[in-house]
Amino acid sequence: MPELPEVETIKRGLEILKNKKILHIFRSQKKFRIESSLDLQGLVGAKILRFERRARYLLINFSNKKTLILHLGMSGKITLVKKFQQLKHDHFAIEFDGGEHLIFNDPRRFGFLDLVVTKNLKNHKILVKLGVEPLSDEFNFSALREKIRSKKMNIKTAMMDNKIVVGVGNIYINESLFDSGISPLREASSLKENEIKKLVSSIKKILKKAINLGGSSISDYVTVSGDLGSFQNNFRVYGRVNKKCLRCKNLIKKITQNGRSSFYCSSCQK
DNA sequence: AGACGTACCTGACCGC
DNA sequence: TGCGGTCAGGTACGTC
Repeated sequence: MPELPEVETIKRGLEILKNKKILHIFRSQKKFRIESSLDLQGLVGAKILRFERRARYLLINFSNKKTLILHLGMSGKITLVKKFQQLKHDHFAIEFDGGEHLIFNDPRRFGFLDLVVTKNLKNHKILVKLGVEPLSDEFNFSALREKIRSKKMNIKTAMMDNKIVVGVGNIYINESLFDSGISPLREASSLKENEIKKLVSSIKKILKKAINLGGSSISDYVTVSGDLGSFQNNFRVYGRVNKKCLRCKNLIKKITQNGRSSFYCSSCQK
């Protein structure tokens, strides 16, 4: 799935739909992993006012005072096409005046879909639990130090916890830990001041670079126009098991932590 | 409360 | 060609 840079790229690509009116909505029979009963058809006739992103949730704000909350799960894709021909795993399509169609395709259906009254958005039970945005000023040295002060879990798992910081998924935490020279095996609470500072700046640096490159395309992910992102060409550890470390030539290791693959250099990352 | 494991689902890939 | 096993960008929920 898309991590933060991919969702941000999608959000930016959708801006051309701003102020467009919904003419028609197609919805498949299949349910997403989590889905409340929602009346998508009620959106017909409404205009898109703006797009927002919170963590990896895309928020589409409509003129009828409703907001659609979308999560792409592991394999979700949003594309814009002129003509809609339903393909396998297309779960809904929105037709706008002017002829654009927004298509949501998600083979694994780990995605999430909900439609809420905009003024209640802030209290949504999922959004209300989320931690700070990694690219905001609230994600900083003192905030992170406080969050991990008593964490016994490893630093990698801790940084993927949405209550600590949102949007940092498996690719970008692997890359950020490599960049900061910190082993994914370290107990979170053991990080020194300078290490916490370095980790915060590495995460921000890498996420920004990935956004600039349109995200990372491994297999599923494409931008709304169907293009590939290119940050995958900048991976320094992710997916590079048994290849030479780009810093010291040792071999990159792969281990499993909390059920997810971790890649690291045991010589550069202490 | 915190730390785990597990479930949700399809498809790609690998070894036999 | 086919089959079974493993893995994949995430997150909610159950259990200890």
